Amino acid sequence: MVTIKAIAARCGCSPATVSKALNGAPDVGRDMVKKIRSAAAEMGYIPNGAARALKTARTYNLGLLFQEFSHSGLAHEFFSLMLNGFKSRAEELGYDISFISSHLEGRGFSYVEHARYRKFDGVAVITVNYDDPAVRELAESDIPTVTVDYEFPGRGCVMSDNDQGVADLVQYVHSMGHRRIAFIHGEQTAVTRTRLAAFFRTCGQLGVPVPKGYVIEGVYHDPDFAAVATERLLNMPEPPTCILYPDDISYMGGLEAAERRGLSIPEDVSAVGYDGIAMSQFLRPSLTTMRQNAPLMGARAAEELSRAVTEGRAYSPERIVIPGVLLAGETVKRLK
Amino acid sequence: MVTIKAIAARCGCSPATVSKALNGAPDVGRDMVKKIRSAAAEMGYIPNGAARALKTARTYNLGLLFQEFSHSGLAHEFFSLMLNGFKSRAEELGYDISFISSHLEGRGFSYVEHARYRKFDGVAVITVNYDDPAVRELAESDIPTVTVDYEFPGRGCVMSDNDQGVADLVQYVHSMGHRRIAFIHGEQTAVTRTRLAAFFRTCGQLGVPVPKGYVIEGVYHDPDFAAVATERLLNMPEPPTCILYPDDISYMGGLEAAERRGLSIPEDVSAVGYDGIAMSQFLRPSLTTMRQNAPLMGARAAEELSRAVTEGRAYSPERIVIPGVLLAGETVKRLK
DNA sequence: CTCCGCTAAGTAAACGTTTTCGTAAAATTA
DNA sequence: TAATTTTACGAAAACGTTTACTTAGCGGAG
Repeated sequence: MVTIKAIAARCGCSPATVSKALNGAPDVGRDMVKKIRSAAAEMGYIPNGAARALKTARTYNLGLLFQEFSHSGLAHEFFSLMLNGFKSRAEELGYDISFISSHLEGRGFSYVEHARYRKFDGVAVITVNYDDPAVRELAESDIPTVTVDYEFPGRGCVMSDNDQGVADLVQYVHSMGHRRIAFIHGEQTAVTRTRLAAFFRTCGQLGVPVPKGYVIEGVYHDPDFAAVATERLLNMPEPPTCILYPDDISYMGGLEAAERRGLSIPEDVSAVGYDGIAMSQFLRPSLTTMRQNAPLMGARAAEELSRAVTEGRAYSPERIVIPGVLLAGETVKRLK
Repeated sequence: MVTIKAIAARCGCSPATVSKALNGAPDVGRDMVKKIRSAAAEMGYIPNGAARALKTARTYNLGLLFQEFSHSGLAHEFFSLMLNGFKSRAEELGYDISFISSHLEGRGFSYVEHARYRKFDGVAVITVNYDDPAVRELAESDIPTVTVDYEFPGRGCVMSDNDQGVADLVQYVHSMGHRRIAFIHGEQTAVTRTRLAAFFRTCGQLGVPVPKGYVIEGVYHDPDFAAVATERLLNMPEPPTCILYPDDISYMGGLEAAERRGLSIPEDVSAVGYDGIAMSQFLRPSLTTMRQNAPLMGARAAEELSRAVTEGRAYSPERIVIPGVLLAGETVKRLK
């Protein structure tokens, strides 16, 4: 392996000078710099990241805690896109990204311990499970941290505008003439709570009543559950004319349930999803849904984290809210 | 930060002994080990990965070259699932994983340079673009490498059984009575070539002629292109009774095109996809397709790479082939 | 002619580990 | 008892950088 020392020998100078030349320090002569730079290039010098990290306590490596979303893991398009956005932007900013796990080298490590072991410059937490003590411990440590869709006091975060998203959806459905609107929502998480609140508030503002049984607690990304819940809604004496699903995948279960009982969407019952995954627009009828701007969320998270890292003590955390966009498909019928 | 030296001071022994005790070296006394271990735990000692890496030239860090698949990036379910499988298994085996990019700390780095800088123990290459010289350079370097869906001489690899996959699909379609089978395939890649060969071979074996124009070179994951290609096929004087699409997403474009001209699937024309993404089974009609076992592919890649890393010179590369499973949906009509 | 300040370089310590080699004491053997 | 092996530990170098501090040389100011 070619080291700084080898270059020094070749150039007849000291390792210190080589280091300085390579890092653009001001106190080394013009021609010496040139000589060293070209020698380094010729010899195929590649700095040793470990040595650098050891000495400088900077790694240019960002940790990413990417926790499984129930069963679907990384496969959920929303998370994949976010990861992609984060990765691209972080790389542009000069950082590597590594996943944080809880086992390393055999030993069982907590997330924070892992992050310290690797000396990550900062950490991004992208998960739904903010109640996990291990996650909290990480987010509340002294390591620069950015979270997505959850806010920790004094830390930066990127939020999808779930509040506005649900409000827009409800308003749209209302504007199409619907007055009996049901809401199947996902497990209790911060996101879910925000959406629920927005649902009730908007219905209230519009004067739309929310009958008992119209709001059902479900589970994200589970078409089977959505099917069951849909059954329940359609069996009511006064069934809803439109059902809001927790996400686009769940909608598929609802669709199935409706068709099983001979109803079709949107003629007999309307429906809307959430997320706006690519597939939603290829369906027939195409799905009315709220597209979350996942790539942008990831990118902004990377930027905020980079800021947290470089600004150090001077860093003042920001709460970044990313709006979604309503994709008006064909699953909501206009009622006269 | 609590170091080995601090523990040594506390335990009245030398740093060497602490290191040995913590790493389970045989030459340190029972009680000394106990004393050191508990001191380390109490003081919240966390080893310094950089120092370790510097000294031992092992990082327990695996590089992952995950190149964008055309526009869809990580968002493609097949790749996401594979990544997920790789990540999980690699973590179980005690490795961290980091993405390899081509810019780091500002400087423009090639993939190999990047891998060397980070001193990855090994590298997994998951991409489609094996013609990229930078990718080849990495795969042909002296760093332990495993590739997916492409084989480099003398290196381990994990292949999806595209040959058998296409053969199964064609045989199935044939068994349903189809004799006019068209094939829209993706861009020229190793995978595509394998699939093409399997298509021609199987048709030959079954005595199914492949008329001029029945095989169309297209593009992966582009429903619009698939729609155009479908038009072209359906406009032929003797149109196919069944169309094979390069993937499930492309199928959606074909479906659209068929419906636009008043044809329905499978009544008027049959279709099959490839990949078996989750959504394919929620569609109505549900899609007949070949499910690739992406999670397993990822996991096996991790295992093979781990083997390459730990066995060193003794490592003998394996070519691992993962079969897919045919999902017989409703998009292929039985012809009498 | 002396002193000062500047530039361009070098010296050496330090970052936190691991590991080779050495050695003193204890245990074993003859 | 003397010789030998075993056991438990320590000293110190090394991994490849960075960086604070020195220093040699040189030009210019007083």
